[in-house]
Amino acid sequence: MSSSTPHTQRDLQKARTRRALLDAGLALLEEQSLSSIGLREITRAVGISPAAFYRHFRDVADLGVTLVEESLGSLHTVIRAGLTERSDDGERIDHLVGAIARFVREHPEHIRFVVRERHGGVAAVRTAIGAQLDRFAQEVAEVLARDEVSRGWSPEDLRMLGETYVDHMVMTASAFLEAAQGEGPPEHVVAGTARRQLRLISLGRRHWTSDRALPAS
Amino acid sequence: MSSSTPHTQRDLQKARTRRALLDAGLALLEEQSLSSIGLREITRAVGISPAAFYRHFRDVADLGVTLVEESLGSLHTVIRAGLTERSDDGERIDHLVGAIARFVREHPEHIRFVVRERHGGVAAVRTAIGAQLDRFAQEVAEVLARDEVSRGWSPEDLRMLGETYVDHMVMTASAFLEAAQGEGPPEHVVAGTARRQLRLISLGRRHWTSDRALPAS
DNA sequence: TGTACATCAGTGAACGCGCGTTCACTGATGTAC
DNA sequence: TGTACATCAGTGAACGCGCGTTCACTGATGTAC
Repeated sequence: MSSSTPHTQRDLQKARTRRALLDAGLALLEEQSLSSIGLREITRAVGISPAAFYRHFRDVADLGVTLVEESLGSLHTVIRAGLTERSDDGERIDHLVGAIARFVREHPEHIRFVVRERHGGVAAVRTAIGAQLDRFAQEVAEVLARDEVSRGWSPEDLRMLGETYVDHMVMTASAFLEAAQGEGPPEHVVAGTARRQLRLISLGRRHWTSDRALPAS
Repeated sequence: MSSSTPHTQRDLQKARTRRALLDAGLALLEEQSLSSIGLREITRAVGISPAAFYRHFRDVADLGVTLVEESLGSLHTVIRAGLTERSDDGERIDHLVGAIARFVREHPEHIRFVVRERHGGVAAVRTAIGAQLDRFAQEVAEVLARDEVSRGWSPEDLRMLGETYVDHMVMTASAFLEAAQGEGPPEHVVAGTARRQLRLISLGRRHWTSDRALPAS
């Protein structure tokens, strides 16, 4: 009853505290990884007693899994938007790279979290992220399958293409994030590389032939 | 004097303990991330007192930076070997994917470490890994520049291509590792996807034109 | 070869500290009548 | 509307524990003569 839509003041207050815990956790992840964040560290940031944490989550890993849904949910929106985009190849690439850059500027903590914990030390979180990115790849593959260029592509080929796009998006987002904190190449270089890579993929896609082993020539 | 080649029994014993600490650290990283590994945890695994740790490393992050050099050093060997490979495109791809699979089978801990800490919670380690992968990308770019297909490519285009190959290699190695521990798709599927992706890149490369904005057609 | 002194990797005890978890509790909010 | 009871998010004290770091030390190994 208290989980979905809060109807009483009590439920509302509980939801607020829960939000504060999630936000504090996400904020702490900017400078360390999930497995090294302490429960007391989170409650201290929120301003409640350590014991109160257990009213909301079983442990820190549990909070982490919730953060996965939130972070990738927001990324999902960008993907959907990017997929429905209708224009010629060059423009589509520019728009996509721009959308990623904007997303990173607006939700840096979400990208940081996903990239850091995708291969991190907490198994439950790793699994949750992997499952979501898989779903994204499948979704992208399904949309790309509708293009004329995809005529004759095998399901495996399409699946590969979807994965390639999703992986590229995550990598690019990560590079933009590093640029924003001055750790890697500057934003315009990251954008340039991302556009070149998308062009490379696009060209490969256009000249694809589904038969794996071509007759000896 | 004691750091490079040990000449006395004392130096030899010290080198052995140091090795044991590095190995123990790497082994512990299989199930957690660097920032959550304890100094006492490592010395316990080796069988020495916690205080002895300080005879070899300043702290756990320092040990981590040393592990970066070792892990990526061993990967560097594979890259060099893959680059000098001379044969037609299809065979080259098969050989490269096979080499990555073999490397992961032989050094799973190295790949685990690099992938997990590449975006992990310890800044010094992150920086060290990033710098090494950058060097790899540059090296790959330089070798690829010598191919006939690369005629007319701008330095930025070549650099992008090098990065793409290195990133793909790390991603593929990571996927093989997950396959080995039954976390993701099985090995033959990972290999299939990796080959398809390399073919996609290869096709894109063959049809590349350096001019970014083509005249309106 | 033998002796006297120097080096230094590893010891073990001690320290102060913050951790995760438990528990009985409080008091504001919600509900039934 | 008013009253009596139930609920339950958050409290604060307590616990046992393992942590990183320091220190004076030991005793095997190395060096100088």
